[in-house]
Amino acid sequence: MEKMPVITRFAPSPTGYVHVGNVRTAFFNQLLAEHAGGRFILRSEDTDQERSKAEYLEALVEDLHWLGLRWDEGPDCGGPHGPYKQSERGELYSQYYDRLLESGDAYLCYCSDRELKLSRKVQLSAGRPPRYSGTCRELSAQERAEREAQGREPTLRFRVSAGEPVVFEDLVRGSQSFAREDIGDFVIRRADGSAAFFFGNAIDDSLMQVSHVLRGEDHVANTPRQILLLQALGLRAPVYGHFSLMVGDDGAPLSKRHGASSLRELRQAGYLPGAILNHFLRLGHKAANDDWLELEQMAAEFHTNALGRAPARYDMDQLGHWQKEALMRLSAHELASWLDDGDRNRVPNEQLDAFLELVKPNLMFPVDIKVWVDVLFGELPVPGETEQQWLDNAGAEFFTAASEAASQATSGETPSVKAITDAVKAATGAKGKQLFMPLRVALTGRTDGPGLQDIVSLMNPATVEKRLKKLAAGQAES
RNA sequence: GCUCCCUUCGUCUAGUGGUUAGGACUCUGGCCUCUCACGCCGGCAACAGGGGUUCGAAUCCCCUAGGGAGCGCCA
Repeated sequence: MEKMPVITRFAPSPTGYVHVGNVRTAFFNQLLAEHAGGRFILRSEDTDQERSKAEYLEALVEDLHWLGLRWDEGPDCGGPHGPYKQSERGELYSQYYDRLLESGDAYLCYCSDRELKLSRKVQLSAGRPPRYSGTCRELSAQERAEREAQGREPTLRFRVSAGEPVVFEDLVRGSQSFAREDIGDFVIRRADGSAAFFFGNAIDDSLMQVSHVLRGEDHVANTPRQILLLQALGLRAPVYGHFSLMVGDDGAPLSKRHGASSLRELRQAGYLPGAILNHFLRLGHKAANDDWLELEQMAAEFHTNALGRAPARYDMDQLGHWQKEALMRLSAHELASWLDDGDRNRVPNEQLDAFLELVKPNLMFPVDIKVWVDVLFGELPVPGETEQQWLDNAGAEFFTAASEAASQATSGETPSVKAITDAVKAATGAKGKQLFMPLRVALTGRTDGPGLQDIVSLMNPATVEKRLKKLAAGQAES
């Protein structure tokens, strides 16, 4: 057997913002291609005219690019097997419909939606698996004409005749076998003329020379249909692999109530691409270790036999861990992009890098940085109850000593925290936490944060003095 | 209802007949320290249950329970 190049694809329907489960599918397919030095294709399955929207495809391309995914062929960048939107591939499909119709592998089906639903219901309540009953399977020319006369719009249905089970080797689940009786005839062209999933998806994979289809296990049962279809047409079928789905933290299928379920939401919440990628690599895929990996390293160690068959829970705590890892790897320049224009202007240029390095360990998301800009370069936040307690307990005498010590620094010089604490200690006898905490609260309005001296060093000396003076004796307390 | 798949700490997972069942996240104790975070060192915590097979089973077989998927003119 000649060695085929590895070509993978991601084939979403642009009916909304791309879901995290699909993002993982896209990611795995890119890794598989990259691992083998192959190609990765993006194909838009927008045959559902009602729900598919061009803006969602644009959003998907943008979000996936933001994540760091790249494809060699796609609706946004073209390629040798286009078009890459199924809505534009109708003409390509028609010859295949004709062939199937001629060979008898497909037939026109005039059953209405209502009739089919009813049939399913009847079979289900009789304890039988719902299958197409075969009403239109052997229609004579006259019977067809009668139905046409009634104005019925036919679908094209693929015929699954009795015979040997359909077997295939699944990349992650091993050998699979499906009895033909369990498959049932399925629709390949809708009444409105558009391609049904089974058809467009399978045909395009073959026409685009896709070699490996990695998808969620919800597609396992579709695979024998697609193989049968491609066989009937004499087209080459790709190798299929089905990994387990992601589930929510409660083990139930992922839905909106599990928090951020679209990539866009994750992005808007401030999660970093590397965090998401590192997390996803380990969801349903065993990684060699728990270390941070760059995209190239992930591709190097990605293997289909490392994919799991048990559902993996999507756990935000774990994502949070990778977010911290990603954050610590951010350069000062990258971190600066977390500041909006207003905040950026409040931080003096020469202090910027030092400021970012200082607050970095206390951050998780972009919104977290704003409060530190306020503390160091803006207005003091209003103290909360516990903060006020520290101030009250310390008393005016404490701050009188503190502000005097601070003002003794020559104008424009950074006040020394040690000089201030020494003075306060001498005046009030306070020590340890009782000494530092009131000072911290007075200067930052908070009980947490980076080292006091580091904070003071970045602040305007006048601000330091002002904040202390405000609490000193003789200053009217509201 | 029928078919298929799955089940190791709370979570992600290592493990393919002989391990003190390992790592990571969470939680937690300590160190560092003015505080929080970071960092470092520890701790709690699992083979779903029951039967076999075997000298020996998380690993192999069967049953039960629980979970997931499919059975669309949705993809």
